[in-house]
Amino acid sequence: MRPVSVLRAALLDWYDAHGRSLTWRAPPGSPRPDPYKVWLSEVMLQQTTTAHAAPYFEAFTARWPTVADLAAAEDGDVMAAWAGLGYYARARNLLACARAVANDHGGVFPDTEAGLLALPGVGAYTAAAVAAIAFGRPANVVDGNVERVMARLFAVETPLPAAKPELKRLAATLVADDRPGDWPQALMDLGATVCRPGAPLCGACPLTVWCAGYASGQPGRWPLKAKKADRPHRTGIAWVLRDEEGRVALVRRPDKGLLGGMTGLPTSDWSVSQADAAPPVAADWREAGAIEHVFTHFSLTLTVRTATGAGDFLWTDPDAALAALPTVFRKALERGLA
DNA sequence: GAGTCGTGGAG
DNA sequence: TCTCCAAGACT
Repeated sequence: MRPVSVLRAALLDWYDAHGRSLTWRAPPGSPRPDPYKVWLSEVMLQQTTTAHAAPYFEAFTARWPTVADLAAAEDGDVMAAWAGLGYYARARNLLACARAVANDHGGVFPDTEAGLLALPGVGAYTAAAVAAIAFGRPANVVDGNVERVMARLFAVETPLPAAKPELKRLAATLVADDRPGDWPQALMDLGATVCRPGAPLCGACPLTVWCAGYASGQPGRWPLKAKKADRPHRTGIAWVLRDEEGRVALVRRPDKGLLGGMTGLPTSDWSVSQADAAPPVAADWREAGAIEHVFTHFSLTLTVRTATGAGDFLWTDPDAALAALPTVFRKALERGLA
């Protein structure tokens, strides 16, 4: 028996005993999982924790049980249902992908990695994951977990992100034909729960006999990482305008860019220095404090001003607005309503 | 290749 | 409080 097959068997045995039961996984012993649900869960899980994505997955599959249902949905309904999950380009691409499957593929997902890769919002990771998990095709599924496991297993001295190609090549050496759907999930589960960021739990790991990082005595040293740039700070103003019936004035943001395609509050530009920008309509504006929010590449202080008035807006009841807004605007609206 | 693109939990 | 970063994709 060759070492790679022994390593694989050790990890798959561990997975059978300790793998996480996640709601979107097909129950053990059941036939192949629904490609629609596999794809939906993988998109939701991009850069997102399982705990955060899980309720969204349940809501989406209850409301849109098939890819045809999702393809037929209204854009605004899908964007509102995604509100709070972040990376809103995923929601736009999700709809585009569902409609491509419905219109160009007869309602059936492509069953090859290359076919999947051509779909909107489906990159190298997601194409490989769906091909393996939904269609049983051996694929090199590499996410942040797998990169970390490879970096430790092989003591890779190149820092991320430059190490990505090398880590992917190393992961490819472990791909084989048996249990193709379970293999990536076993690797990712190990990375999430045992070979985790920070201090790994090597006492619970089935791979220590192969692991160069473990042998070094300092497995937490990997993966090496390049220093990140500092996060700049920006400021702006958010206006909470309400009509005589108490409804809130919202605007639809442009499709591209930050929070693209989502509804939002009217705001000033978010500049480096606080600008005393002109409000969307003339009114008796009053200060209502400020909120802080942190995005991936900048942090933001948003001053909130409130008034009563009228104008050409999307007038929305406060409860509906809070449910449909991305978090930064939900915070600002809550401040304005308080 | 480097920047853009959210959010919230963990340490 | 602050840093990290999660089943990444796109330009």
